[in-house]
Amino acid sequence: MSAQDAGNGVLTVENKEISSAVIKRLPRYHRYLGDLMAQGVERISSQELSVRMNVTASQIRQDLNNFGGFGQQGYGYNVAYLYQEISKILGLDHENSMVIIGCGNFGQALANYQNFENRGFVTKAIFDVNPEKVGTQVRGIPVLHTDELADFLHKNDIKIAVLTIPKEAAVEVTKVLVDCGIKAIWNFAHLDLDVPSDVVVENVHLSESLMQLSYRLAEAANKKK
Amino acid sequence: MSAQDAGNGVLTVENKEISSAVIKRLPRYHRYLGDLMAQGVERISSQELSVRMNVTASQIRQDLNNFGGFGQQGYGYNVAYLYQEISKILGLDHENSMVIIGCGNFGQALANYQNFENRGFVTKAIFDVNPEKVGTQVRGIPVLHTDELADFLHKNDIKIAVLTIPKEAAVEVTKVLVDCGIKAIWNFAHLDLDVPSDVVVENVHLSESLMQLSYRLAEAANKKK
DNA sequence: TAGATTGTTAATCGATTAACAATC
DNA sequence: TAGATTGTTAATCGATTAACAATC
Repeated sequence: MSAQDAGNGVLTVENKEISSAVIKRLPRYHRYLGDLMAQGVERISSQELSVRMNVTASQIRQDLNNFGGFGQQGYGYNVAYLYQEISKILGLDHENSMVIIGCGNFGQALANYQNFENRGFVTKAIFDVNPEKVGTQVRGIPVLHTDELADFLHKNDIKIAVLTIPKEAAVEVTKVLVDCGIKAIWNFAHLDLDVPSDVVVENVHLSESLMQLSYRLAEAANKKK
Repeated sequence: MSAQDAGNGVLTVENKEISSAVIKRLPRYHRYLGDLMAQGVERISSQELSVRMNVTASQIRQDLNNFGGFGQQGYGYNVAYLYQEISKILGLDHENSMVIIGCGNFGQALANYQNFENRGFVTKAIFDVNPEKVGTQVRGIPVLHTDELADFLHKNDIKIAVLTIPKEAAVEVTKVLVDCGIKAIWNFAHLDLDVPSDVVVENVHLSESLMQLSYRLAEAANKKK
């Protein structure tokens, strides 16, 4: 099948929807390749990588070939090159400006977390309705009143909105975000957002993650009996 | 196929491994059923639920029947009963005591988050190596030195350890946890933990979640062109 | 009883793994 | 060149959806 340049420097295969199973694995490849680079490893075969990552070599080659041929027969993959290409695919080659809505425990924790910035995810402002928080700063990032959200979004080029507010407030804020043209929402609120099809939502439902752990713990205990 | 009582009051189907795809969906069923209860809905058919949850009715029935027949032909499912049964399956019918290791941004945010307690996830202590934090409290939960972790685990019946420390420290702490008999780890550190097969690990890799969002945002932008 | 809806089997679809020709 | 390893097609496996008999 022919591969073509989509205009952003990333090779994408024509007319082929990438499955979400593949997308979920990309950041993990990125992480392992970053570690390999830090270790000074220059090249790696799908076989070697499969052992480290505990997946099949076949899956690695299949996954990568969704985006183009990054390897070389008889050689394997150049670690730095592959890392760079996956970075591009993941959109880490440009800044992704963010706003955080909700300056509670998680909103503050995310704002304080330096690592996102290293990957180009830069928080420009935090929004909250609490008058005691409005006007303060978190790691130099201003906390504004949620009433100013629409105005701020119109005046600034924001790519990603992070929702760390109670679910009751999330519906209303989501409407504002969509109206202001936000196309990506990182949702920590415990509800499924209703958005137009051109808006992508990535959910982080911590309590659901914890329940899965609890299930598997209980299941393992039952097996023993 | 015959269903039998595994001794914990939860009906489980014999000799059948539940797929992780099913397990991931359980907390969402639980959430929707909780919402329905709050709305005063007494019964619901798989068809009605499928519309609300945006999945197929077939999938709902298949998923539930992994654990037993909770419905009734011609009637549907009793919301309160099904909610209760799924709660049991998820291990929410008993307390799950936790320790949080790492009193940084996320450790504190998780400790401050009241909601986990409502589901039986009770944090008994937080551990950190920072002498300025040791001896303080977060929402009444004591912060102890990580050196005391093994001793604390021996003296208290802790079910779940939450890892919110940098990855460099995570390997060593994980060894201590495993040695002390911890069987469930909720891992926020950016590495894949190496644990015995009887220890379950649930990963929350926030930066990987954010990268998936970034990918999908970039992909949607490419499509438009 | 008749209608509704489950529990469950069968069919379909998609994702993973295996195999191997192409090629560096 | 010969050996290694990719890119890619084919085979397998598992998960989802459809269909319907069982039954409340």
